[in-house]
Amino acid sequence: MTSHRANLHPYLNRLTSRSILTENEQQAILDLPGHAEQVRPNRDFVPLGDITDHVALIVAGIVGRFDQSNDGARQITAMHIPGDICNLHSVVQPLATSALQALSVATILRIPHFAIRAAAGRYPAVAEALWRDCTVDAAILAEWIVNVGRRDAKTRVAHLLCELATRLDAGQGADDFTFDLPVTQAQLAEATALTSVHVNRTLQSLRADGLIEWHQRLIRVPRWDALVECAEFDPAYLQTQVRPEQRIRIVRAS
Amino acid sequence: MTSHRANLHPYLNRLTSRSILTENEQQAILDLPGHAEQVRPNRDFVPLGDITDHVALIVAGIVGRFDQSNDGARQITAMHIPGDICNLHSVVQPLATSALQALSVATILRIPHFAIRAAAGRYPAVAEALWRDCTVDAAILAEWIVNVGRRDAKTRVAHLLCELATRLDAGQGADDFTFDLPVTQAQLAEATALTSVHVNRTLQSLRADGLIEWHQRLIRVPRWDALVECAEFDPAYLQTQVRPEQRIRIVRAS
DNA sequence: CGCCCTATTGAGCAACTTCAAGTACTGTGG
DNA sequence: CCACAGTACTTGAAGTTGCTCAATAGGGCG
Repeated sequence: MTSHRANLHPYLNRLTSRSILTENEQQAILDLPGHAEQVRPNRDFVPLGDITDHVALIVAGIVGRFDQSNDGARQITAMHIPGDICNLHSVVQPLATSALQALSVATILRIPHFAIRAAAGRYPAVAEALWRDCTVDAAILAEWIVNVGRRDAKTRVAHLLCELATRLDAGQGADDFTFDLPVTQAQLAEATALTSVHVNRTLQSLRADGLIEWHQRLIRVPRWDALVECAEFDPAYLQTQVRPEQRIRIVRAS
Repeated sequence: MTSHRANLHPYLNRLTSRSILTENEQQAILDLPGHAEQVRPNRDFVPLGDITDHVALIVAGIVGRFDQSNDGARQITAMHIPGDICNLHSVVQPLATSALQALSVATILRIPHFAIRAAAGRYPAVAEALWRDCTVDAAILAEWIVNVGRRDAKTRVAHLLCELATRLDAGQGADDFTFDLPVTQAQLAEATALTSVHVNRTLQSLRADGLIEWHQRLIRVPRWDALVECAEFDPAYLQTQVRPEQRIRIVRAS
């Protein structure tokens, strides 16, 4: 386990975008040890029911959180992108109630629980920042319930694309942009609770409306505003725009 | 704001069923101040977009967490029962991304954030226990995505009933039991992403199979095992059976 | 008694699924 | 460079679940 500052930096940025951390606390994050690993798609790298002793920080690729109903139908309940820790909750609740699987070849950094717990134990503000990060994941889960439960296929797929584009900061404010989404239509179907056949027709419909272009795994969004409108997308739940003066710190800086 | 030990005790029990807290830390929970209040159904007592300064501990009744898609279709993304704090996440993330509404007349105890933050700041293990409580809510959200996305109407409604019965500890292990669920069919529809018409027909089908009886708001489950099977219900995600030796404490007891 | 809310029933309809086949990519070995 | 295999994508036709619209019945309460 060597230093992984470069890989940890995106995660630190995510934390400090919503939480207030002192220099020492930030160092504690950057000093976390880890073990980088390539994971293949279609193989659980965290199986259901496992009691894990580490978390997975995504360095590259996209990771899905998989649940399933008894008849074998799979549902992706979360999609994680580079810079996410996809099972942060396992630090306080190690029993995996979902499996984790890469959607394409991915690189993860496995960080042992003991290291995170040591940092959180030493710096309560680090624990607080991690807790806050978990609440953002929960807000996304709630939005997915709405997506799967209430929106029709076209709106639903568009909404997922908007969410991912926003989280990836793909457009950076531009109206017309292209981003890479290494995900198959079948996986999109598992995330939206549709069939891959219907996802295919839905994407065709979005293309026919000039809302997206889809070649290989590159998605072009010619008019972001139009896609947002079609998707009924309101990014508030993603909490990406927490202004500095709105940030909270429970713990006194010592 | 007077003492609310009696109302706080159920919540303390919930925390200590999964977390290890010292005598002082437990006292800190029981000493939390609060303001009891009756809330009417069909009125948000926490509106969407609000920046809240308190949490709501449910003393009696059932509370729904409401989200909605732009066309006005409402979705209940969580149902909270007595002993739950229904917006605990607001302690670290005060912007409400969902509204809260009682499903029937309910009694809540409003606990100010400053008091919870003080307890969490003083006792890191309290913060840890609260964080852990949030992860259980998140696991339930993920299961709801599966429920709404992948299960047919009958299984879906049965699953929700199983989850609520389990969380209420309604049967206490018995095979045949009755419990009170003060919820209308229309609200059940908002939680399962069905229409109230279809929920009605689904309940009839469950009744025809002898899986439930439903009179007023009392539900009788004559054969728990049979309902569980119909619902494809596996309670693991609820984390209700965390054995003492499995409980984790990050923070050293001081 | 009358009102309002909740539950129930029926008939027609639509969105999405299922099943089945066919086409286009991508990478690999010869 | 081509042949081949495997995966991903696309298309069509028929089937089903759950929705929409609309009306009726029941129960609690002032």
